[in-house]
Amino acid sequence: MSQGNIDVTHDREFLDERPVCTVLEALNRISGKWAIGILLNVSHGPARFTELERAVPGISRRMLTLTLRNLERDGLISRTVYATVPPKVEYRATGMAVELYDSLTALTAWAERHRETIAGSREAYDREHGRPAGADADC
Amino acid sequence: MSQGNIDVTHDREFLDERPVCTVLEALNRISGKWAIGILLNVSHGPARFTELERAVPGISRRMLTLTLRNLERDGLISRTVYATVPPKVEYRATGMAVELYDSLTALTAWAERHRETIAGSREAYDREHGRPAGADADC
DNA sequence: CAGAATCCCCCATGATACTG
DNA sequence: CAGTATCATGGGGGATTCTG
Repeated sequence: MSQGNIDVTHDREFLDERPVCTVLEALNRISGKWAIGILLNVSHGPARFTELERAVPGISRRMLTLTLRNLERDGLISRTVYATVPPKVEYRATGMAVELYDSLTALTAWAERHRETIAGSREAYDREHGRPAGADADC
Repeated sequence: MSQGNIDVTHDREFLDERPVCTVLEALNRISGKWAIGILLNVSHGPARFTELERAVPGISRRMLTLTLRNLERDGLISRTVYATVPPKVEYRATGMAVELYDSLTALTAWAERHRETIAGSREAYDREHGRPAGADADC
């Protein structure tokens, strides 16, 4: 294209619709405060309920259960029950989840590369403006 | 506790703490229903407020403003005001955001690769269990 | 051990209206 | 055009209790 006269409207606002939706789909099933933490843990090998409870600091039993169920429903983890006493349940990452793990690595790298910059940007922003944006203390 | 075995807990639950937190940091600033949509749009070139409002289907003025402010605060977008009449404001992705865009591509690819599988997994899950997990209709 | 069931609160988001 | 100000809400998430 280029030089022509047909170069209408810096061509934006249309090529997004799909990708946005797809990414959103992806994000939706790894959303919530706990899904990622669980996924990362389970990717290292099978884990039991209580192990995960300890491994994901701050999670409640309720949230662990709910998140686990949703991940299972989406096929990101498998759940194996051993009919023993006391009960034993093992959670494993599926192939899909392992691939996702690899993708998350890119995000991790990005976050680490820019951790400082972002913190600085926030400070600067908060210094000149009040502090209207949401306050963050965790992590 | 464990059966007098020395092979303590297939060594898990520790190597996570950091990565989880880092990824969470990353996810936190691209979280919310709208950040991604805005980021993707802005990554194609500078965009004005109203353009974004049209480009991100379903977003409200309020949410557009809030998300824009937060992204600016984190240094992911820049805001340029032109003292003209009527007012003109341009938003651009920073280098950081562009790098993030690349990372999101991995997620997009993942979502597209497994779209079918996930949908199937959900159907199957909902068929044998009731449908306790959150219902989803969007996208 | 691995959950299920309840109650409750808060914050992100939506709807609506006003303005430099 | 590019916002701000207010009010209302819903569901994500926490605390607690009960069970196979």
